[in-house]
Amino acid sequence: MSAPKAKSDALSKERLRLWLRMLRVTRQVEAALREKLRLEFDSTLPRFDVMAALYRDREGLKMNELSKRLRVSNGNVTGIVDRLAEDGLVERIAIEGDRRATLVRLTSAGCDAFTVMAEAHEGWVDELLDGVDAEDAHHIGELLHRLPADTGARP
Amino acid sequence: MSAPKAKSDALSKERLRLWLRMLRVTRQVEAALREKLRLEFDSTLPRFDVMAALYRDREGLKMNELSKRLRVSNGNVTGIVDRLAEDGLVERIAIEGDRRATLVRLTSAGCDAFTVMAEAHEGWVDELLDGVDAEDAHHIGELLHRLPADTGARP
DNA sequence: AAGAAATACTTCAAGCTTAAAATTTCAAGC
DNA sequence: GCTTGAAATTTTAAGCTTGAAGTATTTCTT
Repeated sequence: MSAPKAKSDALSKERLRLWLRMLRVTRQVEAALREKLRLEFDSTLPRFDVMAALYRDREGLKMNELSKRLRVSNGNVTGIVDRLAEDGLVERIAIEGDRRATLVRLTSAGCDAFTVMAEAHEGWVDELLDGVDAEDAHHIGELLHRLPADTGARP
Repeated sequence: MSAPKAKSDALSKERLRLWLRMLRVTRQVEAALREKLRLEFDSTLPRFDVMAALYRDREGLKMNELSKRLRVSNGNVTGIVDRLAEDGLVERIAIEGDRRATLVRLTSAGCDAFTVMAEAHEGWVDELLDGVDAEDAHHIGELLHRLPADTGARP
């Protein structure tokens, strides 16, 4: 009961190393983006994520769909949408025939604000991933895509 | 003023796609690890990270060094260490000659608890990164290492 | 049509996170 | 010795996040 796995242990260690590096890089980039959003737009990453989802589905999403899209808890979205609504970037719209649900939609102010932020965001990511050429990007993407964690289920 | 970057725009988009995928994978793995830690050890990822840092420097770290090691704000570490100390997994030790600083160290209970969690953690990561062989792991690691965000400064 | 189960949300408690302000202590300069 | 500034931590306010509990409302069953 002391040498159960000989060969796979090295692989396991290698994977652990990879995971720690992925985590470090991701956190670093996330921190940089968060700071940028805060300083330049007085906003946050979660707000940006919600707005991005709503920008993609311009006609609006139910809270339900929104939290599924973002893979985040229901209660979480409630708070973020609350604050976005306070700022007039988003609006809640009653749904005909189902008084339980509400549709959330970008206001036109929210839409304008998002397009500006999105462009800046793309630029920041571009800078932060400097040194990764198209081929690398594609390659890493492919490798990541193989992970069980990347079930991109996007209904 | 409408076509400032022609070639680099495609690259920028490719990098954005890569970033979004990295983010998705990382969050997914993180969520899985968080849930495992909660269910099996009634603990959290931040607690695990702190304990891992303290396990590595068995003689202890100053709050200062701890937050630098984890790349996390000072105030943040305060709270996590508070809770770990309440549970007897960690202890604060006065430093001779500098009453401002305190050394934080794993208790022997904390050390024992960590070794158990760490082994489980490695196993979980191994499962979550299933499909990545040693070569892939090494390769992705290399590519990530090139990023500016991976300045692994580890003093 | 009444009751039960499923849906869509919100609220709540606890913990994580940051930036900024406040505390306490140490180190230098005068 | 005093003062000024730097250093180590903690506190605070605000927001993010989760899982679980609570509220309506709708839909299914019988």
